[in-house]
Amino acid sequence: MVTASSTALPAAAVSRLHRTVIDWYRANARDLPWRTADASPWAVMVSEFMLQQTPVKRVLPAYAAWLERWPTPAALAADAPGEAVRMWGRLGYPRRALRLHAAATAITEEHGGEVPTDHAQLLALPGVGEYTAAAVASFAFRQRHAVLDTNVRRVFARAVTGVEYPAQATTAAERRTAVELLPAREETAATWAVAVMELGALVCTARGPECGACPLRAECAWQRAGCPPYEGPARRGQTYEGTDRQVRGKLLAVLRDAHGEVEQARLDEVWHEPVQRARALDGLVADGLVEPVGPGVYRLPV
DNA sequence: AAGCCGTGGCT
DNA sequence: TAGCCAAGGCT
Repeated sequence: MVTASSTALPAAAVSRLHRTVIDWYRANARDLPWRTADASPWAVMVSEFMLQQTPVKRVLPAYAAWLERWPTPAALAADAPGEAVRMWGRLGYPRRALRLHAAATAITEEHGGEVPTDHAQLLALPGVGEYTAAAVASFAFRQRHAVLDTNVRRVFARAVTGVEYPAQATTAAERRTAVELLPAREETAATWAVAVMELGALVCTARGPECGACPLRAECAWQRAGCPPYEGPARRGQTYEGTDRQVRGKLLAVLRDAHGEVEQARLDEVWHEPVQRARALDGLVADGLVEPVGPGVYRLPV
């Protein structure tokens, strides 16, 4: 049985778990471009930024186009942040484009143009949080880190804790579990990290998990408990229609497509309600996504 | 620390 | 169909 307590879990059982998941991964992993041997650390970092809350399928073409245009951090840093926002297209959460540009600038100016290998230095980069720092260190540099994303958290919630979904925010107990289950060898730990994530993405999915195809079926605590449905507090649905986010999206779409300065009147067309429209535009300016050029004239940041 | 920040595919 | 959800980060 998979358990959260390291003392209760024999080392042999943990090793068997590692082997099971890694063997499954070797047989079932998707062929993704950021996983190939020639994917640079920068390429891995670009993929991780794009994959923050955006599905793989939509990232694939954007990733290829981005790296063709900016194959190195220095290449991106030499271009205007607005170009990064434009290239980001409709991936969503465009502040990520700005942060990726800022990270490229920091890498160029403070790390000699090379993505830092040190976890703490990665974490210090704009847009790099707990997950992304561990992911880049693990995937690009084959280091030993607990990589806790939504997929891994769900796999652990089920297989280890026996509940359908993890809590809303990552807990200390989850981090403990992740660290305890980490293989000792760096190389094995790096493969384990991507393998558990892939299991969560392909089999142990949020809805309609394919437990019949799961290599952990026999040892899964959730399975053993009879797959009890989620009982926690209702997870807040993300409403979108009519929100500032929607208005921001419409405004930015106009600016992206304009390739230059845009008159206020063209922005006014995207939303009928003037107060919300102004608030959204102010927010974009405050975030650095939009630059006021003169009275009633705007553009993407230069 | 709860809420904000885009967009579109999938069931 | 309309929610639900997606390799999070920041404040």
